[in-house]
Amino acid sequence: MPFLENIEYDHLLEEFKSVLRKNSLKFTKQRETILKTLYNFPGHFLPEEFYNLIKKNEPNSNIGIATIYRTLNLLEESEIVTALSFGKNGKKYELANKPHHDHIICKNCGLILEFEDKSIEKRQKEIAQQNGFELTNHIMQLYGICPKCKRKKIGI
Amino acid sequence: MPFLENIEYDHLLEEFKSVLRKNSLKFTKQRETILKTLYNFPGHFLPEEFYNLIKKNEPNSNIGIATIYRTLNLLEESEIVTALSFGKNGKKYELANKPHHDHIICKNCGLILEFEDKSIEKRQKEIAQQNGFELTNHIMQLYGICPKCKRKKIGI
DNA sequence: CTTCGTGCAAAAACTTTGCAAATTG
DNA sequence: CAATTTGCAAAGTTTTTGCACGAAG
Repeated sequence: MPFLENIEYDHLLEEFKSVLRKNSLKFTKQRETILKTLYNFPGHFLPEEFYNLIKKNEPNSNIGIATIYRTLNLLEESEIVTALSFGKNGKKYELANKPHHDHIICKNCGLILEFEDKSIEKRQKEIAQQNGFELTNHIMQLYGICPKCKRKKIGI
Repeated sequence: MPFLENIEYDHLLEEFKSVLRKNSLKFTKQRETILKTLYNFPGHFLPEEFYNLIKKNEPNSNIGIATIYRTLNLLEESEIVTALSFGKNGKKYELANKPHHDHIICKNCGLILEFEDKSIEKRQKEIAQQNGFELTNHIMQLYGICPKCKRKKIGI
């Protein structure tokens, strides 16, 4: 559904531009490229993975790795992007504007899948209430071995 | 309750020694010190924080930072320790041997309650299976405001 | 006594910073 | 134009590795 996607992207872009304006920062080709890449490639990426994605998909952009780091930090501070890291790997980034979801992480290769489960969320709310807490948010990560690594029979 | 604590620690120690024996590794003063520190200081620590904790609490140990890294990696592979990291920080380590529990954390005062919920755990297992994962463990933290802080009407 | 572990220092990997030139508002 | 950003390379950080000596089984 390209129509909806464009609306979403435009919205994201506006949000980013608004952050930039508020802080007297400039909207550059590089920053746009990074935002577009975040949008076009849903998933969790290391800074270096973004760098390679961009070099491959926008060969003319000649973007530097330092700009990737600087822009991801900016986006993280602006809460447009979320950073997370598990196990052996470094910090990975993903767009933060998605509807809420949790993660399943492969302890062997670092693969991250997303899921959402209403019944768990309902139960969480109940548990919080039983303890007198007002629930604001949560973190849930399931760790295991992904199908690929199970097949490869690689120990941890 | 020192009696119970000692039983727990002895159990942990046995588990560690057993892993070492299985892999023809040696039980050293440094490895013991690190395990003891993990046990005595519950929480989540960066390698460097362990290094400083140990230097402070066992000034005679003269342990090297490389040994901290090597031992934490070993303990992680042996599943005696769990590594996780969020946000700005690097990888943090905590003991993994407790009976399983999750946390409710007050965002205002830091109070931590523990809980366990079979129905959520069952659902997690199902979700992992649906994604082809073999589930080994999980992390779940609920964040909110505790009763005391709600009464005090303190903002976050 | 043989094998493994340690500290140290060097190397590798990862991230940030300084700077002159280029771009943006 | 004035101010910010960029790529590059250099400088910081963090983590791992090689090695000779010491310790454990």
